Amino acid sequence: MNNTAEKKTDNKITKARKGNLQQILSAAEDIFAKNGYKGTTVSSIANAVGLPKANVLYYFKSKEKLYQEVMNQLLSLWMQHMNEITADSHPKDALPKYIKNKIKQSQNHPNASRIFAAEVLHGAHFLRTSLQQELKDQFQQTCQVFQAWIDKKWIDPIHPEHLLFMLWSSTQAYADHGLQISILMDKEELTETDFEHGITAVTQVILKGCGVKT
Amino acid sequence: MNNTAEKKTDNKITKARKGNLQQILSAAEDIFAKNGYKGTTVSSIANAVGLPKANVLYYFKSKEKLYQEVMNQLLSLWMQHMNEITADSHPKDALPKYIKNKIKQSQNHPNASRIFAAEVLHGAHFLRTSLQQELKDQFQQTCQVFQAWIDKKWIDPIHPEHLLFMLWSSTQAYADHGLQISILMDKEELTETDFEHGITAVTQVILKGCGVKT
DNA sequence: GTCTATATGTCGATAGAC
DNA sequence: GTCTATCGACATATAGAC
Repeated sequence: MNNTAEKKTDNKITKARKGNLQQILSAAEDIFAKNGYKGTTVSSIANAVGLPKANVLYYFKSKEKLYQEVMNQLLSLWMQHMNEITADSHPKDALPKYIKNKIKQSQNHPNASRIFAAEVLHGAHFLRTSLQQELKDQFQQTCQVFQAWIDKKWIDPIHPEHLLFMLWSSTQAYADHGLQISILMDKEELTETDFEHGITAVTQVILKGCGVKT
Repeated sequence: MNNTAEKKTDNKITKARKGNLQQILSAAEDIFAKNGYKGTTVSSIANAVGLPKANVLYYFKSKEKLYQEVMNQLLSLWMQHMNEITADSHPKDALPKYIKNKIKQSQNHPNASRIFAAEVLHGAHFLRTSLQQELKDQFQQTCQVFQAWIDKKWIDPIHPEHLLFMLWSSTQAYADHGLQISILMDKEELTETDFEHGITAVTQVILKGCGVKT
């Protein structure tokens, strides 16, 4: 968000800058998601927005900085649905809502999930700090909610951590394994209906599997 | 003495070759799994087995060929548990067994799962053919078994494809997201007990969630 | 078969004209 | 701020001595 010397709220230059900045970030997001960090070249990003690569490296000092910036933009998006599972919510409402939102996000914004999945696969080099802070807080908080539900006998006793892993993996699969799924189902792309069926199936199994009284 | 062609069952040279071949493949598996295809250098593999990189490229003509070979070795391992779900098996036996085997595989052989996860994330460039053939056959066969179970009222009506995706993602997560999980659970590595708890939780939710009579 | 040295190409990053 | 030209590092792959 900041650069060499950006202090005043001047907006003649800022407008052009912001336009380019956002275009670059958007293209970078797509290409990083598709090819991974090492598999992405700065010039391919530059080509995608019709600029010479020196220009891209002028805005963001390095490839690594650009990558970090992309991840920062995506992190909040990636985590936003978890805090809908609150202590006072009831599993029969909160769980279906979470599953639906998370799968819809896999449908509409697969880049976030894919970039983080690749990060995690390869050691979370650039993401470790965030994982250890924001995400861990959210994680522990959500586990406590699950434990509270168990204590109130709203759901069966299930190891809260593993229940949450199950929720994550089975909803994120629609982004991370989307290509695999579409190949196996013999179609170019998953349709709206496929995602709806996914939501139905996951919700059905999780709700009944947790013993939620409906 | 001999040349590139290898026809006879001579085993003075063959033994050395096989030893090196297997060592290289094994090291390549680890490094590809950790760093991805683009993130892996031939010389890092060569270093891991104490050979000059020219030697590695002598055995396998190119980095890409070596990668393909590694994937071929892992493919059967990756798929081997799916054909335990057969038409005459009962879900109350077959599902727990599958879940247990798949999570144990994530524990003992995470490389296979990780390499394929990265492949799939980045477009399955090298894996497309296999996905479209062997894996798709297995996939469709297993879906038919699920449908048969539904028809016999052994499990609730659930879209078979999505049930299978759920099984895959929630068991593979223990390899693909293993690092993330261990960070969130505040430990260097997942313990035997963690995997046991994972097996318990997933089995419990899936069995009850599918309405399997026990 | 094995290893050293090198050819060839690509990428990230910078220098410097405009 | 923007672009062209180029540098330097490193990666794959090969040539050729042993």
